[in-house]
Amino acid sequence: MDELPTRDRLVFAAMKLFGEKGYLSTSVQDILREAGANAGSLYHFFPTKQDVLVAVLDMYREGIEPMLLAPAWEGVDDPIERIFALLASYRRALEISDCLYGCPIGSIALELHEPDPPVRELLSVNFHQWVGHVERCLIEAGERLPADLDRRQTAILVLNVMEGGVMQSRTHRTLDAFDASVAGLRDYLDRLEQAASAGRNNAAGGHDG
Amino acid sequence: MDELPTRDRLVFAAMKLFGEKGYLSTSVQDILREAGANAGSLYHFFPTKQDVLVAVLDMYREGIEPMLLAPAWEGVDDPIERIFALLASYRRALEISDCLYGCPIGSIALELHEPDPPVRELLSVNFHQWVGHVERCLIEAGERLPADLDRRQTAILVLNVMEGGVMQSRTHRTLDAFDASVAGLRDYLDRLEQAASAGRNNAAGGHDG
DNA sequence: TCGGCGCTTGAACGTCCATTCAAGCCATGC
DNA sequence: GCATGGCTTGAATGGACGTTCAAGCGCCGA
Repeated sequence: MDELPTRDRLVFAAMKLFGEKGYLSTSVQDILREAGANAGSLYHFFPTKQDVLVAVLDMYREGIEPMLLAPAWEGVDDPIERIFALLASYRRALEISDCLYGCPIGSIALELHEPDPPVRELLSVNFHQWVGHVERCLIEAGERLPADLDRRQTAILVLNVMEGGVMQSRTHRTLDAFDASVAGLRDYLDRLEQAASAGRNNAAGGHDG
Repeated sequence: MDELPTRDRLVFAAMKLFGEKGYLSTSVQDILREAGANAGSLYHFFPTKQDVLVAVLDMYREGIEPMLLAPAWEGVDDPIERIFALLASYRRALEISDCLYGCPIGSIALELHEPDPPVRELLSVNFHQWVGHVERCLIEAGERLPADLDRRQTAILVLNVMEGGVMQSRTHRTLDAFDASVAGLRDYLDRLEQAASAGRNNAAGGHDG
């Protein structure tokens, strides 16, 4: 029963608590209790509480691929379905936590109104990465989507759907809003696929304006 | 120069500060300083700080029509353009505050992970109202949109676009994400209008499946 | 003129918070 | 066997926080 090193226990404890209660509502004592450590240990590794947050955000950044995308995309090859599989993994988190646990990055982003530069930058990087992965799915969908579709713009919209769905579901304590958000996105992507398909047929028929 | 009554000054001060720095980061002292009042006065009107928040959320609930929608919709009659006019008013708030001030309801909703029932309910009501107004626009758009379109679902998506756009823009400190979100929504609604128009033409031509 | 009352004053209170620190532990290298 | 240095211990510190309260002010009806 080899315990993790103290530093890691602290970061994991903080990650859990920041996600559950938010950054401001989590005290250093909370982290220490959860990690089974003492104040001196924490301050041996981290100058301030904010540096713990930075370490947590760093871990999210590194973990997005192996911890979030890989499990969500297991057995899902279709690039468009991967987007909905990703959204489904957030739905699951909401479901098993009674609509309490959503996206920790989003919570922290809205909780800290004027975050210090290192924190803001890491939040920004995390969003960029997430959007980048969704954008790649949309690019991989190739000509199934309209050729002139701005795929980064659409990826940003997907992040909105997730974050907005989480926000509303947590507030209403029902999954309805999340499901409605995803259904709205599904309708949009369906229509994009139809338009692309129609566009290809027209092109094949030599029709132009 | 008749000052407002103390209770109102307190609520307005709290509204301003909660919007700027969030609920948890705003101290009672901050509110007192901003309102020019003393602790005893605040606690004469409100049992706790949380009751000030309740009063603020109540004021938002009452103010959504006269303070938010009316100015945003001045001179805009088209129901679909009203949706974009509403989004534009949030964009303006982001713009003049250097991407700091977004939607206070959304911030508080994510900041308080387990809000006490009265607070959660008021957040919920505020969201419902907002979605309801957008839904009414979509209903007023009538047959310009597909007959089978779920207009509440679409209204929820519009709220996502706003909240998600605000969240990303505040994090990146650029309006790009907000603009991309709105552009994505515009593309979706354009396609819905096209589909409805095509549907009407088919129906007029007596075409069926 | 006076009493009552809504409201104000601002110091004081206890709690909790992030952070510090002197002391100690223990594995390692000598 | 001993010194070194990374890590731990947990009590202490000072400040900020939400909240309380005894005292006072000033308006108004009697």
